[in-house]
Amino acid sequence: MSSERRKPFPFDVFEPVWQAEWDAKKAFHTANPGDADFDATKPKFYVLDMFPYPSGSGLHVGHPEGYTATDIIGRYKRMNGHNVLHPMGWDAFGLPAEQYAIKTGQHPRTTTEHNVESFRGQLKRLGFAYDWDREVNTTDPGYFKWTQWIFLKLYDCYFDELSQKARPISDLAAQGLSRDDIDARRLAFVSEAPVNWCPQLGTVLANEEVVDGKSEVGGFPVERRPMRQWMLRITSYAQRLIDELAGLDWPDGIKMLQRNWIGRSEGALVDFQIEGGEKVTVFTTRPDTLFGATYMVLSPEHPFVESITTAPKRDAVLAYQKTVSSKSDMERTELAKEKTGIFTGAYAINPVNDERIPIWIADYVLMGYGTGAIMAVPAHDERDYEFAKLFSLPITQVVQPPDGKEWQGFCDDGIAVNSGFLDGLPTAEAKAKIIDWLAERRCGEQKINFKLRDWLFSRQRYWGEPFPIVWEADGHHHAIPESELPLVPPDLVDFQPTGTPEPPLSKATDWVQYSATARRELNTMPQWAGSCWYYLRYCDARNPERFVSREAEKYWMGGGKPGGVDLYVGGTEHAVLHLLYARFWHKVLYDLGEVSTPEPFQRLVNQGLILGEMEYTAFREGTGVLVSAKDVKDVREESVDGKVKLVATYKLSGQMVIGERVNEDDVEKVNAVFVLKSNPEIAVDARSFKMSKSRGNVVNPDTVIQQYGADCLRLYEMFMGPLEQVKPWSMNGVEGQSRFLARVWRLVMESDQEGNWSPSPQLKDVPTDKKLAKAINETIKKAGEDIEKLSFNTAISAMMVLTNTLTQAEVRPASVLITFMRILCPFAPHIAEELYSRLRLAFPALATSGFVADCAWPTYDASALVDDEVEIVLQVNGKLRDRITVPIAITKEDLEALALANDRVKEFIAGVTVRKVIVVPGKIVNVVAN
RNA sequence: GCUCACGUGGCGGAAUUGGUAGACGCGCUAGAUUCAGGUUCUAGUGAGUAACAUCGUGGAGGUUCGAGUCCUCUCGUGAGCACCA
Repeated sequence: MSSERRKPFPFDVFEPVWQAEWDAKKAFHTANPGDADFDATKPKFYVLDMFPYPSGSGLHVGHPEGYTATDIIGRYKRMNGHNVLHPMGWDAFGLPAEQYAIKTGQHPRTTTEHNVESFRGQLKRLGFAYDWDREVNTTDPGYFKWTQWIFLKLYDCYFDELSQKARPISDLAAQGLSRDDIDARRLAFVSEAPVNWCPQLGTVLANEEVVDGKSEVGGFPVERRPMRQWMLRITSYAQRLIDELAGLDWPDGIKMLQRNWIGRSEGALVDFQIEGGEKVTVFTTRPDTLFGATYMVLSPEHPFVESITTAPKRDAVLAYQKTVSSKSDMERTELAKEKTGIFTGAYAINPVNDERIPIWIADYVLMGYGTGAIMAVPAHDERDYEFAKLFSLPITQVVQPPDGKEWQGFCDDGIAVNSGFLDGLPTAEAKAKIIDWLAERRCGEQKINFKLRDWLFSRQRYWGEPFPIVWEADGHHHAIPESELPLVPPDLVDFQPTGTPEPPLSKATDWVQYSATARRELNTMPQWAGSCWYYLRYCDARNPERFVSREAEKYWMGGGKPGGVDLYVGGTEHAVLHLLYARFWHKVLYDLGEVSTPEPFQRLVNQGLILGEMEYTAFREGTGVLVSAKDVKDVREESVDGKVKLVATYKLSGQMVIGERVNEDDVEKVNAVFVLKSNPEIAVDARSFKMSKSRGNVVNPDTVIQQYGADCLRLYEMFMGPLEQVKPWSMNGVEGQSRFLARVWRLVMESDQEGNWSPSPQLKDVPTDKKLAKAINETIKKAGEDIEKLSFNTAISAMMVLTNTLTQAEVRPASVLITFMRILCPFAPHIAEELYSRLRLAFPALATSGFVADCAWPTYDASALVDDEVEIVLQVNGKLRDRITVPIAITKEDLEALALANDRVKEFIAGVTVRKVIVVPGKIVNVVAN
């Protein structure tokens, strides 16, 4: 008992009380159109968090960052008379649960349920104003029924190029297409193409899930192999996914990432006749350099390679193909520096000048992009240049750099030269002209190419949504009837991957057999499936009839104008994957008339990563003991730049004695940024790292809540700095917020000798004086404006200023404190509720009954903000010389006269001539004199 | 290599249209209170000086009465992409 530190205010008592109170009264229940308590006169506001994957390790401090931000906005909008939708749920299918299950033998459903339970508890302890009645869980059959239903929508439509829209597949049947042709047009289709197979994970992966030839999860090698897989035709939407980014209020960086990922490039297809053979089509973005094409390169996997290779070259070509195919994607990119390749012995004819150009194969040409073949223009492409130099191939300059510069290797745009009928044309015109020329002769056409590949949508996993598809003995697939949804995965005891591409569901022999003739699809959907549409389900989370009712969707997603979720907050890690997939699904649903807006998320904000506490490392050259040994822990020898040096981790007990910045030339560059004031020989490097278990710098939100309270954690995370910025954790900073809240508490309450709290005698029901009126009105204004700007750190700072002013006031008008609680409520809801209720007890006439969270956001009185007097800065030649206080209504002339009569100003204009006086009313007077 | 973003005290960060640089918090210093303090309160805290002067927003130029803010160049840091023809 005695060892436990006394709490500066009893958050540990009142926080759970209010949380229970909100729960019991369903304080943040949100009504839908059609509900009895729905108020149609209010505007809607849909504020969304990226729902978490309920991992076994629980919430980390990054979660409450975004969640607190949306909670503040949501509560603020609520107080401002909006119908606010602010829900939470669980993205609970996925690899980690399954892998944990394999390790422990527990069913993934059990561990998932357990983890969800603990996540929900943690979030409730943070006091977020969620409508828990709308909680969703992607692994709930009532939820994934509709994930499967949406899949069937994708299965049952095709992309109509003419209207650039998805249309029902029945259109095609009406046109008399064959069954195979129809299957080949579906947005969800089966493909036999090479896919990313990860043997360790025992599953295939989407392109987006492979980073540098390794799996994004786990970092295992990934190989390409042809397999029969389900694909989603996201490429059809490539253009719309780019175009419709324009209207979104998203960070530029994320838009750019998506644009790059989709990778649109304009160019042309050009046919080259192979001598004594067929035509090879290449894609180029620079058709204007066709005259400079001196050789051609095919990807080693190109289907023509076999037929065109001449007999003498056959062995060498086969050997090269073999080396390339044995390389993993990773090796292929890692060894990107040196070019390799081999001549096939074949020649192609350049259509523009009938020149014979040799055909090579090289692994710098990728089968997956364009046509898998290029025309090489070494004079104007860096890669082709390198290759041509290496193999002594001819280089012909066909573009003259602008501004008369010399051609040196390669160049971008310029004027065409050595190019026959293109000579003299600037690049853009040359491109247009050559495309026309090629089109006339039917050996080329304009072409827009995308990097984006179709989305590989099946996984060989147990813990995911089964496909609502069956296969007939004749090899055809078809959908199961909607009435059979949800299709629940069979209960397996052994859900280990089979180690082969055969999915684990194959082990459920009874389940697999759908009918006498048909077997079920054994693959499952990837984790992304559930997160592609969860924001829609929140609008109408318990609807058994539809994935979301039309009215609810129309209301919350705001059919018409821009529409969509009003604010979506989450980390950058989903910049391409989730955000691209969700946009794609949404557009399909929009085309099919199932939703009312073309885009799901109107405004997106990325919260910045929270790094671990700053770490200080102190060291010095040579041997010897560090002087401030008591401050330095963990001294060890380490090799820095090949030399052994003394390195020490510097962990002061809450103190940090760091001196001035030193000249970088004077210290070792590796670590030294600072020197100790007490001992200039010791350099100290301060930096923070990503939180990780191995580094031991992970901060657990539960610990913070226990020690300082949920309000304090919320406030601290918002005060750290701008929401979108990367910032280091600081336990001292948390203390600071705790002190602030304790000061707020003591504005209202005071304690006696025994530590009992009672209302402060300084609180009085008195009229507000001018000074305090100004202070409270300024806070209302600034906090409100800052919340709108998501500038929470400055809003909190405004409340601190108010607190400091109130602390100094001898008498604190109760009405001011009551207003203050309404401002504080979105940020620190528990203490605001507690103090509001205590204020109401002491001053029943001044406060309304009910939650402070249900109060209206206070309005400020603009007249209280203006002073009678204003401080004016006096400058001479732009330098501050004095400040004077003048009546607000002073004329420009009088102000100028006052300035020139000022002693300090006179001092500085003595002996020189006044040239000009600049008067900015209410701000400054600048006297220009020389 | 390419693209984007960012450089402000000992630290995290504030600064409407160009108009008092450093709000607020941490840390630090001194004093008071307390049996005690990881308590609270008061004052101070960019450098520099006895005090002024002066110098200060990565660096160098420029525009302006006036620049953290606008322009040019340059250096550094972080993130993303990386044979995409």
